[in-house]
Amino acid sequence: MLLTEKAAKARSLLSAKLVQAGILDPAGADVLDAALARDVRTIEGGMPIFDQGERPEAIEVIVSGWAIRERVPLAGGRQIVGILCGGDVCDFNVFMMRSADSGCRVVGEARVARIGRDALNHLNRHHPAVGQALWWESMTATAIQREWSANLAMRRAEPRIAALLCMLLARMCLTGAIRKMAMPWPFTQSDLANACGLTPEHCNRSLAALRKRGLVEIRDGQVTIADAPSLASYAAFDPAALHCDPALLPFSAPAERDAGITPVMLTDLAKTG
Amino acid sequence: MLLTEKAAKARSLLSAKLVQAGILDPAGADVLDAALARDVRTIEGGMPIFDQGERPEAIEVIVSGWAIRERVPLAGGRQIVGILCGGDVCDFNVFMMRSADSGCRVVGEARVARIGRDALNHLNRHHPAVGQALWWESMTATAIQREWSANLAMRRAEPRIAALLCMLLARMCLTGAIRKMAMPWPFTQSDLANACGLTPEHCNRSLAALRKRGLVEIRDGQVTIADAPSLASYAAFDPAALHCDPALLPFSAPAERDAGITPVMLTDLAKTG
DNA sequence: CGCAGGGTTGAGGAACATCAAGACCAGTGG
DNA sequence: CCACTGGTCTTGATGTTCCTCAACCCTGCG
Repeated sequence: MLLTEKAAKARSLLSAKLVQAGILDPAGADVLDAALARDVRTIEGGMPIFDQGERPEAIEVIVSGWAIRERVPLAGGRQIVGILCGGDVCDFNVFMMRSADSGCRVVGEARVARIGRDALNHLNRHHPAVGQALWWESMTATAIQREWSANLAMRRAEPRIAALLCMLLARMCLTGAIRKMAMPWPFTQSDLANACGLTPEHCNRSLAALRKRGLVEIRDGQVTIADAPSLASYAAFDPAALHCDPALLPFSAPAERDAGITPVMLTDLAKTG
Repeated sequence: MLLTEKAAKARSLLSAKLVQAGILDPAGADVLDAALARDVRTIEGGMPIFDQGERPEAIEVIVSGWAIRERVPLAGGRQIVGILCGGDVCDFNVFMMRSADSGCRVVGEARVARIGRDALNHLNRHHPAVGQALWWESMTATAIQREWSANLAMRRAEPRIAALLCMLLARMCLTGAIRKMAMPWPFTQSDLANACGLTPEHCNRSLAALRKRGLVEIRDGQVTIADAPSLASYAAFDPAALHCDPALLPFSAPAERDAGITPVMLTDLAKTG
């Protein structure tokens, strides 16, 4: 029900997402999957997929598992600027032979497929639809990054964390990687805090508060969201950046449609008017 | 001195930037400029270039002036997620016939060039180098967006504002639009506050503090930066996201190179370790 | 057993938001 | 000319959010 028929075949998460979005037809998806299957390696947690400043010779795609995108600031430390899940493309800089402005690092464990530049050129020439689809994916990634920025700028700690989780849940739903309202969660609270621009302590307290509200439960390497519509409503989360049919996402409240009940908690949580 | 010879010709800011970056050769720049010159309109302050949700039929390029990129959150109001200056491309979604996840709105006054889809296709077919260059521009925009996110997540109010100004100054330098350390500044303090995720009042106080430090002065529609290296050092600003020769930017301190003086104020301003 | 890494909790202070009010200025209509 | 507006900038007082520092617990592991 969260996944339409045409994307239900056994496909890579990336091509499933692109088919789902109506960008790629099944034939193109098969071509992409063949290219993705050629060179897959397993990378353990903490290992970089590529480092900031590297000049990638291939495009890297997360087949399964998780990774973070991070920048190393001049002042030291690191800053997480994105989270990558199965079906995400790590970097599009290959196409320009450009060095990476940020690095990608596996969290937990991940399988990563690599498509070399030659294969990419071949793909672009003989299957332009696949190249187009990667364009689309690139622009979706940019839109998600803008959403990430907006989240940091306009929400306070609790709804900020909630919105980040909503976005991840939504992205996972689009690939069809999950069917119930639970995600694997290999990240530490420090990772989440860094991503949200919070201290680990405050992130911990905010998570406790979210748990007390009955919205989010993180335990045993899984985040479970009992009531996704409530969480989305609490965070005032808008999946528009994903450019997908809202019906594919688990955020539309059935009660809202059936009985005309208006969602609560939408206001008074914004950081600025 | 801030602009190399080959980019010094009378060109659009966009092509000047691309030539400067070594992505486009003069011949390609001429082709791009011809396309840009065909349909230029002047848009007054407050008017949208396109709205969130629109399905653009053309690519819009800022010829001169300023604009903001904004999202309308479900909770109401608006959230600025980017600032566009001369030489920036507003949206790449045309290529995919995709609706815009965020709107663009002119601030002050701007001249905006439009390249329709047909002209773009023609350009891509007959001058692939220009298409490549637009790819590059798209990826630079994404890198800048990641920097924007990192800025919001890791810096506190004062260095956050400082870093935002550094980034804008750097981008303007790359187009050759400015030669002294001053920028036109059509934005209100409320705009800046919104962009930085601050309240207008706190932004005002932080700006006063930056002025007291002798780093930034905003007056009469201009922001003047007396000592760009000091500002960059104070904000721990790293122009790496721009992928350009640091020598093109005004941030390298001469004193640092000549006398080996180490920059101060780099530490103790980070938000999180 | 000791140890390290993550999670949790508490106390105190700094950073930031909120509310309120006033100054200044351009425009505008009397 | 004036008063009157609306917008922006500015300043002050007060409260909340969040950071900082400092523990402590728990678990897995050598």
